[in-house]
Amino acid sequence: MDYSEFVDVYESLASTTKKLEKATILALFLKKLEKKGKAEWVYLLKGKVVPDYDAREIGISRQLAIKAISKGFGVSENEIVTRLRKIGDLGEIAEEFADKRKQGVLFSGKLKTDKVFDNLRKIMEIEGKGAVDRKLGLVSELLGQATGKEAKYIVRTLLSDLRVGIADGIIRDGIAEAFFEFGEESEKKKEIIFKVEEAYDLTGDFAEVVEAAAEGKSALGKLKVHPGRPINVLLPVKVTEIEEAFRIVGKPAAIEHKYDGFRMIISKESNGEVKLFTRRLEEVTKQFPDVVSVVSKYVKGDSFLLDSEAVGFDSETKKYMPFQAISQRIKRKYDIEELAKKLPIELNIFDVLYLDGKNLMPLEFEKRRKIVEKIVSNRKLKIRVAMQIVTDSEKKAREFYEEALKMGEEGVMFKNLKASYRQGRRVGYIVKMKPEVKDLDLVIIGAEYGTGKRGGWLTSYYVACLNDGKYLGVGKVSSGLKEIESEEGTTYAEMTKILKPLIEETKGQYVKVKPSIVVSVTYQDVQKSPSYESGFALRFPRITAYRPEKPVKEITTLAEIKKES
DNA sequence: AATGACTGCCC
DNA sequence: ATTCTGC
DNA sequence: GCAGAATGGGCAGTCATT
Repeated sequence: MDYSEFVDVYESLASTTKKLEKATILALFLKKLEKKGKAEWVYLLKGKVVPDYDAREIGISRQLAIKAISKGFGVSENEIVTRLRKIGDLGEIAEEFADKRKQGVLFSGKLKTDKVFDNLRKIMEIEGKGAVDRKLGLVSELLGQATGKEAKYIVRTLLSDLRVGIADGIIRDGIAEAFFEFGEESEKKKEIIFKVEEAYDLTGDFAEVVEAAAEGKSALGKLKVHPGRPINVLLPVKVTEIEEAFRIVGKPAAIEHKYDGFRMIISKESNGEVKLFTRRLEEVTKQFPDVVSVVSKYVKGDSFLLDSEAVGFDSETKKYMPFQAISQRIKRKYDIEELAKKLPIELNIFDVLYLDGKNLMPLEFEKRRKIVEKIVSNRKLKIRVAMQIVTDSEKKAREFYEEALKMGEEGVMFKNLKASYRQGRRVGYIVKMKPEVKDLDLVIIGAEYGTGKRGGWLTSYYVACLNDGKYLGVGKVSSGLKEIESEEGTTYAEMTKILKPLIEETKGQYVKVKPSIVVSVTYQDVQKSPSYESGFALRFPRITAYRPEKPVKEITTLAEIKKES
């Protein structure tokens, strides 16, 4: 198949914002892929070449893509960076340069999807000395044979950023529409979409789902969890009020502490092998030998899948440590045992999805919880069933919340007692609630140009506090302003207009600006920072207001920030 | 051998 | 992680 | 209410450069 066929699909997906239209476009194309025996190419529709659970990576992102474009089209990196400031899309830049190329240079013969897919897969295998050059070689080979539009999507695929407005949900709908008939019947449609979703949840692999769906309903229904392969996890929605939390999950609800650790999916196969995965399905078994042995010892069951939060603590003081500390262990390949001793893990198990050959996900949460309590033996600072209350009282909920905060937890999670486990979806079965923090007033000292739909605007702002008449950086903030003009709030376009006359220096995507624009910034925590002059940075910063009336000399001081850390 | 640029992935 | 936006 | 896109700090690993 010509790669241009993929490009046509990408372009038509991008040309509409309507989800139903996108699903129909996908449906037609998926049928074609399946007929050709190329179900695997469904990954390309997500801007990838392997399924999510596959740990291999391409290892090319913005900087190396700039080099690849430069090499592929013989233009200077500087020229590319300049264009990037204006249009914010390396894919489109590659397209421009490909189109400008003299006609005779174009490879005679069409670029095949096989070639694109294979080269990208090959890139994932390259490592060692000279790896970067060899990777770039494979990319520029592709770009050399590509038309403008093809180059655009090759580059976007490299960046895993297709930006055509599809992700798992719409691919799921596309598969349903491609291989099943449901006409105008919305109930039937819902049922089939649910079946496809279930199949994807269990396998984590759209190629497998496409093949099964093509065979029919019964093949789809036969797909199962692959032992030792992780599955997508249920995600929470966010609220700020207890009343709202209850409204979403119903009464009574289960309420649990929200720990400042990281999500860990635990799998045990019937051969006794324990494997650990993160929320994004990366395997971390090697990184946490301590967890493997705790799970083997203190969880009953021949085979299972558990959902948990791993929290780090200091082995000497026994005090819980913030996420920043535990994150040292997640990607570690060396000195694993030392770190395991210094920064051990306490596992908080809060759900079970699979046990001894049985899929428990359709079961009600309160029943799954009972099973967790049955199979997990609590061991102090090693493993425990997540602390929980069940209540319909707002007063009790508030007390539990306050208590969690007092203990240094991030907040609480509200859970619908009757809900099944819907993987990978942010549906209203789980709600998280965290406290709001007082805003800081900070001055903008620099900015960066945005990409994609924010292309051409200055959309990230370096902000600083005041110390002895000097401005010290405390981080970068981007969320919070509006993309579209409306009654309320400042837009990125307006902020860009305000900042442009203040630019003192431009370097790549970065501009230095005269410190005079003040914004209010909220955040979750102040943390120690190795990368900002103030020595501190904000965790989860976002802008709450542009403060034109605020004098620069009255912004938040370093001393005030220190107090919050 | 040390440092820095870059990437990917936790939150 | 948070936020904004379109369906 | 949900999904998709664009963005934050900071960590370890890899590779290139000094």
